[in-house]
Amino acid sequence: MGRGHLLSTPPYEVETALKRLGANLRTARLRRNITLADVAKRIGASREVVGEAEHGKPSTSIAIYTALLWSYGLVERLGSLADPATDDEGLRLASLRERRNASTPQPLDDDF
Amino acid sequence: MGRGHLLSTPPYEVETALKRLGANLRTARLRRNITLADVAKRIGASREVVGEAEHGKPSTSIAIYTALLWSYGLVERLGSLADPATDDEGLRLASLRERRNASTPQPLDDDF
DNA sequence: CAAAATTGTCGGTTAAAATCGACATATAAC
DNA sequence: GTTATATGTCGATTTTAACCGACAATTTTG
Repeated sequence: MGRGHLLSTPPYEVETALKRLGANLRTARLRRNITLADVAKRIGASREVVGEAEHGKPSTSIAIYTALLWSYGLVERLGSLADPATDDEGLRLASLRERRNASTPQPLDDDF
Repeated sequence: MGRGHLLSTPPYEVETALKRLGANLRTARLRRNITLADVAKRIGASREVVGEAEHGKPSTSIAIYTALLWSYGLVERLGSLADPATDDEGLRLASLRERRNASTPQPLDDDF
C-alpha cells in the first residue's frame, strides 16, 4: 500500500482522535461483557484486527471500526460526523457561494 | 488481506453509514471550494483514495477518513463517537457490574 | 462552441492489511 | 495456590490497499 506516509505517521490530532475512539470502543465492549473473539466472530473479522482497532491503529480499514460501532448499536452516529447541517464552517462558506456539484460521470453504483 | 468477508460485503447498515459519511465529506470539501487533489496533497495521500473515501469505500483505512475530518476542522467529533458518557446501553450495563478491574467481587455486603 | 479544470478509470508496482495457527502473557475465576 | 479465560504476539501466507503515471469522461468557464 504505497509507503503510506499518512498511514505510518498521521498528524498528531488524527492519531490522538483514533486512540480515543479505540479506547471508547473497548470500553463499550467491556461494558457489554463480551470478548474480542466474540465480537470478531459477530462482525466477521479476525480477533487481531479488532484488538488493533481498539488501539486506534490508523491503517486499519474503516469497515472494522464501523462494524464495531454497529455491533454496539452506535453506528447511526457515524453518519452525523460531518453532517452538513452542523458543519458551521461549511455552512458559512455555503451561504456565500455554493460550488456547483462536482463531476459525477456515471452513476456507476459502486459496490465494493 | 484474507478474503475480507467484512471488507467486501459489510452489513447493510455499515454500508449505508459509510456512504452517508462519504457524501458528507464530499459536501464539506465542495463547500470549502477545494479539489480532490488539493485535499489529498494536504493530508499526504493520493487523489484516488480521497475520492474512494467520499464514496464510502469500506476497505479504505480509517486514517484517510480521519485525516479528511481533520482537514475540515471536524476531527474532534470522532472521539465522541462511542463516548462512554453517552453510551446509554453501556451505561446501563456498567451500572450493573463493571467487568474491567473491579476485582474483589464484593462478597455481598448487605448491611442491616 | 472550445478550453480549462475537475474527477473517474485503467495498468502496473510495492508494501502491508487481514487471515490463520500456535504460543506467551496477562487477567479473572476457582 | 491452580485452573480457566482473555488478550497479546509471533511467523507464514494470501489478498489488496495505496501509490504512480497517463488517459477518458465530465463539468465549468470563457
